[in-house]
Amino acid sequence: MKNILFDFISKYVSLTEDEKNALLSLDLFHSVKKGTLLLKEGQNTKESYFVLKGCIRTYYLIDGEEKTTAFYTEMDVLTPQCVINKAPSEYFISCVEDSILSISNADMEIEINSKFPKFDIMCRKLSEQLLAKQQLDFDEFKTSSPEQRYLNLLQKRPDLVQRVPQHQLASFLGIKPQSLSRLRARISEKKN
Amino acid sequence: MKNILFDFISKYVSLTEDEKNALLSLDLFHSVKKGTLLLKEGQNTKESYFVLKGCIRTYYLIDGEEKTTAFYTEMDVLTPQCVINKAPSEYFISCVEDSILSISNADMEIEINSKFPKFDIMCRKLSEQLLAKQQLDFDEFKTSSPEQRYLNLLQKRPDLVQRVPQHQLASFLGIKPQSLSRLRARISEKKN
DNA sequence: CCCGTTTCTTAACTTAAGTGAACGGGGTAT
DNA sequence: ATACCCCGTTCACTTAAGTTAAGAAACGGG
Repeated sequence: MKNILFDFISKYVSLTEDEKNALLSLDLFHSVKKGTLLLKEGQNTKESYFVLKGCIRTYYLIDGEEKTTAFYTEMDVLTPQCVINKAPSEYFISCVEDSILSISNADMEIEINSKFPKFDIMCRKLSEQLLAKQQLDFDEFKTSSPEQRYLNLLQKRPDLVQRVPQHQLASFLGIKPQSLSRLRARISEKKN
Repeated sequence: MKNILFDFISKYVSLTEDEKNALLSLDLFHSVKKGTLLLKEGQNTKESYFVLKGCIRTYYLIDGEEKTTAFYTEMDVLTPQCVINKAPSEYFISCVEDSILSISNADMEIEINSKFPKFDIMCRKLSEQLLAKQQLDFDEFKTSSPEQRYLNLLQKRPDLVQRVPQHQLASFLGIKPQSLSRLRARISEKKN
């Protein structure tokens, strides 16, 4: 499990054994059961999540309806916006599958960053890269129809379509479950 | 003009006179005429843009159609994704109004950052904050209809609706110009 | 000032998504 | 085994966005 974490980090900086041990001493790894709520609307966590195995999602509760806005799977990092702006969270974070997460909190990070400046560099690279990726995702969403978005998802994250409930996928695509169902039927019509 | 820049920076770090002078010596300020293309699809710039006055936009050219994905106005920063991932740009950057921009390039930034670590701190805070903002914008877009998105825009950036051509606004909202026109008519119907 | 272009609006028609309701399969609890 | 609930699908109907076309208004250059 820890190798997944180190593999991920090595994409950004290289670590000495000392630094690796410092990380391991932090007791980061946690098993989380499917359905667990990691964060509720209105709460104010300091925790960030790195998915080693499994899947978690963020969703808003609007007019009694869950609106899923993101899925995080293996090698994805989720820093809730409430950690950054210190306001109460506007969304929920829930565990889609039984998962293993690396959970770090802001105080720990400050401590580690001051001991090992390397992590600071990694954080900066990471947030720059996430920003760029996020922007591309947003642009793609804006410039395509629900059907195109679904087809794109099939290309880019085919696993998601399999492992995630359809109604969560639907709101992730910005539509209702019935529309997703219809849209899928339409597509398989075309193929024949 | 330079006060706008310093006001902006002071939101993140405080500068000494030395640091301010170092910045000013870089010859950052440029006037740009409406319609100028700052970056074309396929090009590979190293420049970042800070809008002191005016408005610039990013757009994709898809099937011969312009799809506007973002507007940047006073106090906004635009670092093209091609600066970060070093691949050719997938979009255009164009000047919506006669504008005054602070244009910096990546090499300059590296030099300045090494002399004044303070700027490095600012960059990190900035990209973290942009990431959080971008995420909220994306979530809002996903969870609302075109009409809601237009009404939200009226609340949050009323100036944009005035100063930007309707067909650019439409694609920014993810719809066609005709639909925006109709949607506006629908709204003003409701009011009466 | 005029002409051509671009931009915005309106309209009629097509297509797709939203809505409300019903059905059936799979799982769970009693 | 039965009753229940959750989920995905389907259907009929409503509503809104896409498409095509046309005309009016605003803009810019010569």
